[in-house]
Amino acid sequence: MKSVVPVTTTEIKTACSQCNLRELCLPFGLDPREVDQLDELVGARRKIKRQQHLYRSGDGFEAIYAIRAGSFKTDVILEDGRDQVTGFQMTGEVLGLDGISTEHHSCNAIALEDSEVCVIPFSRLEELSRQVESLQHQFHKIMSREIVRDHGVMMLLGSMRAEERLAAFLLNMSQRFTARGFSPSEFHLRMTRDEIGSYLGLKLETVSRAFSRFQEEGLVAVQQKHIRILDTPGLKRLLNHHAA
Amino acid sequence: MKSVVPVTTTEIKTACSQCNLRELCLPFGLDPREVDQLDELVGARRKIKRQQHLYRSGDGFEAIYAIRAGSFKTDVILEDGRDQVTGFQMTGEVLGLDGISTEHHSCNAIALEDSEVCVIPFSRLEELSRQVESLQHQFHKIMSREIVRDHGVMMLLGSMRAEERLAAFLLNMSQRFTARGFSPSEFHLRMTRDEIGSYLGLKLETVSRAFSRFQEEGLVAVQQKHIRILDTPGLKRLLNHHAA
DNA sequence: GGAGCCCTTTGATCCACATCAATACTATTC
DNA sequence: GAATAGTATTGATGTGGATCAAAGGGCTCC
Repeated sequence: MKSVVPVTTTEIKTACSQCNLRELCLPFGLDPREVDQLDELVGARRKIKRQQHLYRSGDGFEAIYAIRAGSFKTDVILEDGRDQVTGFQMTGEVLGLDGISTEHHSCNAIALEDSEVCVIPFSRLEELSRQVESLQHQFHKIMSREIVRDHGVMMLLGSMRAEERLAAFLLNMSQRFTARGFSPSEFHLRMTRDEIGSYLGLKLETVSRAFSRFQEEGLVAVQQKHIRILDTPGLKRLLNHHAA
Repeated sequence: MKSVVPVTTTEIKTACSQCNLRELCLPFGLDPREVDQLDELVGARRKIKRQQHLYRSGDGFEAIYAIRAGSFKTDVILEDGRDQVTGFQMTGEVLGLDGISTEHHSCNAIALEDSEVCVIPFSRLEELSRQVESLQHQFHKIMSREIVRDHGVMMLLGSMRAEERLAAFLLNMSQRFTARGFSPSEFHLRMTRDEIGSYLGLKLETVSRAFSRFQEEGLVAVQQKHIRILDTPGLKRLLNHHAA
């Protein structure tokens, strides 16, 4: 749509108040005036190219990041080189919360595709959330949600077999795509089999075999990174009826 | 000890300002006047007998809990009965953060021994932390620390072998006992082999065998739940030099 | 302080996933 | 549009920890 309105319009268009992710993100539950206050705080945006780091383990912590476009993975690396993907993040989700505790980041955040984040200086966020109760509460909910999510991953890693883990992963992805207005049953994974494996505590070959098995059983149609879920109840059954 | 002093004295003795756990807990970093404000907020204390629940998954969320005495485990239970211990908590640590996100708890908290917690009504904590910057910041650090800890557990569950997991667990316990003024090398575990196994994603037999192996190799002296660490560097070596 | 029960240890066997290996597919890059 | 590197699939074999089993030890609770 061509427009003769001044440049400021473009800026407003990328502000929280105009962002279509605001129900998933930090502005959730804020009234319009409060969202405007948040807008002032969210200054810079930062573009991150595929495979580049948003931050690295050990980096000083000054800001958290809301994903505006694209997606990321976070991972932890041990001295001996072993690494573990701790999460995949999509638009509207917040990155960097790990840095609050020590003033330094404790994991790496890497873009899975060309992405863009909103930089939210943390001390200013704390300042504003002392004034805006709804912002404070939403921020606490976001942190708590991360803790609950992590517990789910622990359950997955500690008690589930390979196919259950992959089923849980696919259902989780489906649910998150749905929340963003995409198809629940058809989507494109941005991460490799190796990265999925690292997240699920499996080797990439095991992930690949599980995908093949799901395909044989008519649960999903897999074409590389393109996934079509054919039998959601079937996947859910895999999770609940533990056939051990 | 019989006493003729008024009841209030006893109450003050158990207040944050008088609590020897205050450097580990919520009052950390607060000046004396601010700690007094926190004292007013922390009203009730609650005694929990061994094996009893502090809260259950599904319970409504109204408060977080600081452990004054004793210890707890938290676990998540799946519909099919499988469960996973997500953490062990000691004095000065905070329980219940999982409840913020949905207003309902998403895990169970169970006392490993007769214990006592300080009940911190959450809405009042949010209110006070809007006024007291240092309290706000300390609370955020505590939540962030939980997230970082969870990432460590994911690394453990996803990438380590049985003996590495147990070594990491023992070193972590040692460090936490040390922070509480106890011996770094000699302590009493409050949880069973089964609970350790659940936390580490292992069966109790595997935990038992790993303990026996550590004993044979002179790394620790194990007598049921009483542990004496004989070779801390040896345990650390087990972690870093991944002999796969 | 004794009975009963839960917890722990240890051994034998099994199996799910890792590892090793080769091939095929896809996407980039020039 | 051919060359190349990264990614994915599939097969054969190995192994760490699970499972099954049995006995011993130490708490807890009357």
